[in-house]
Amino acid sequence: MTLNRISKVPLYHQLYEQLRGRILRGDWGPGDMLPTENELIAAHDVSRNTVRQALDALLNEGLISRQRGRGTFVTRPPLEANAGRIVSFTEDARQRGLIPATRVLSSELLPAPAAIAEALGVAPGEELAHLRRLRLAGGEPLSIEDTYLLHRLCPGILGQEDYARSPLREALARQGVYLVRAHQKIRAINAPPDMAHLLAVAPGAALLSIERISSNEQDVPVEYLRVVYRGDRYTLYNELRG
Amino acid sequence: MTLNRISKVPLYHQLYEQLRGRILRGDWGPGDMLPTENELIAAHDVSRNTVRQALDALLNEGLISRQRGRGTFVTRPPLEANAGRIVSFTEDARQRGLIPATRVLSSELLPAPAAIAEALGVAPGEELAHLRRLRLAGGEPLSIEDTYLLHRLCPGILGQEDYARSPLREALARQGVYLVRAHQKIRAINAPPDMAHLLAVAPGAALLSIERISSNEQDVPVEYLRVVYRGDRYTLYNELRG
DNA sequence: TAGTGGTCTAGACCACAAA
DNA sequence: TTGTGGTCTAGACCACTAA
Repeated sequence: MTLNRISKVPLYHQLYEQLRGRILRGDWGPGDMLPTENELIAAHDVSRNTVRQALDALLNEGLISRQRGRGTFVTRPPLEANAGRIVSFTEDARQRGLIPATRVLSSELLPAPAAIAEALGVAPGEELAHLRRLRLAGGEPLSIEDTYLLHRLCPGILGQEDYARSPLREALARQGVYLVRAHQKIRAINAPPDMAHLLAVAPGAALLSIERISSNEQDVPVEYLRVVYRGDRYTLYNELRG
Repeated sequence: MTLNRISKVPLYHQLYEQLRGRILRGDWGPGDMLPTENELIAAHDVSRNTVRQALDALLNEGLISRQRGRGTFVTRPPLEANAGRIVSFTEDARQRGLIPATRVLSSELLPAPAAIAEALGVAPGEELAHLRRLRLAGGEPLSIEDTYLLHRLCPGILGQEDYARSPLREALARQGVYLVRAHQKIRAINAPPDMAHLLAVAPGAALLSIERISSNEQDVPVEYLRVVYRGDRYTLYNELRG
């Protein structure tokens, strides 16, 4: 309940996690008022800046809203924790209450095609690691994922793991590659015959197509991802601000 | 160039706007280093907290990245200003370089259908203002928008304007209704015949469907919006963090 | 009027990167 | 070693809400 002042984890982050936990567990329901800033200062013996830094993070995540003169309140729908975050397929599926599974369709090194090279901002022909996976949820096909990684930043990534079982993300982290920012394009397309076959839908069925470029902490694009989801089985959630 | 200390606009916000402007104008290009915090403190004669508050906003927007020990840098692609923001159709189309146009298909008051009532968190039968519009860009149909508003929060909204010409958003603002937060669900669907006809595509063509619920400053859901876009003419942009 | 969050100051020590 | 951003403190005054 109290903060650990010896830990390397910043105080404001510990406080953020405690408050976040209590909101998500439902200790405070939607519309409830949180302790005032002064109460939090007294309860945890920290400065107001530290308290506000923790609250800023919650505000940013959409979990609370602040109203001058009134107080700080839990927002109406306790929002999906993953909105606006990069989430792995496995994590995503579990949050949706589905049992995830993966089939690796292919795995190879190849020189970057022009379009992908441009998206990643590298020279055409630069060596990429390519992984193609079919994702299933509850035993039924859900999506096809094509991942292209800058191979010089994660050498030997393909041989290291069975990516049907262990997340690619973790293997990258072990090589010191953390994907912290991404931008993506979302489209609706009609399924071409080959994809339709893999996804077990009729040719022409609507698919949600996402192209994502992810960058590491130094802001260098590392991964190009193309996913197509069955339109009848997948919905994307998203938050906006005015 | 200097900050206005008499203005009601907070110093950190003035500083944020100045820096943002210089980034978007290209004074600093992608990868360039911004002035250090100490330089900004000296240049504008403000405290470090104020500088950091301005930089936090830019970080939040994805325009800069900070690296301890190195400095603060403009991120690679100066990202779309609208990503993650609620943008009006008109604004959106203009940013994409298209000439927007609108045709009002219908405009009425009606009791809330069960599904929409639930989405808005009101009793079924509560009076809603419904506006159905066809949006065109460059003369070609692009999307169909169905807007449902809680009528008691914006009485008489339908009679006030010609919503083929003036933005609904502005009319709402004049009634003191500001939509500051929203969440949406994004799907891919096959066009049913009626929509296909309005959008001038073949029945079954892939459409991007968005359902959005927007809330005011008090976190009360005010608007339910359903838009379907032609898949071949519309791409959604989106930013994520790790 | 009392209490809330919004803004701002002027310090401090730290971890990390680069020279 | 120097300079960067990361964290933290202890104050202050303000605008707004609600009683």
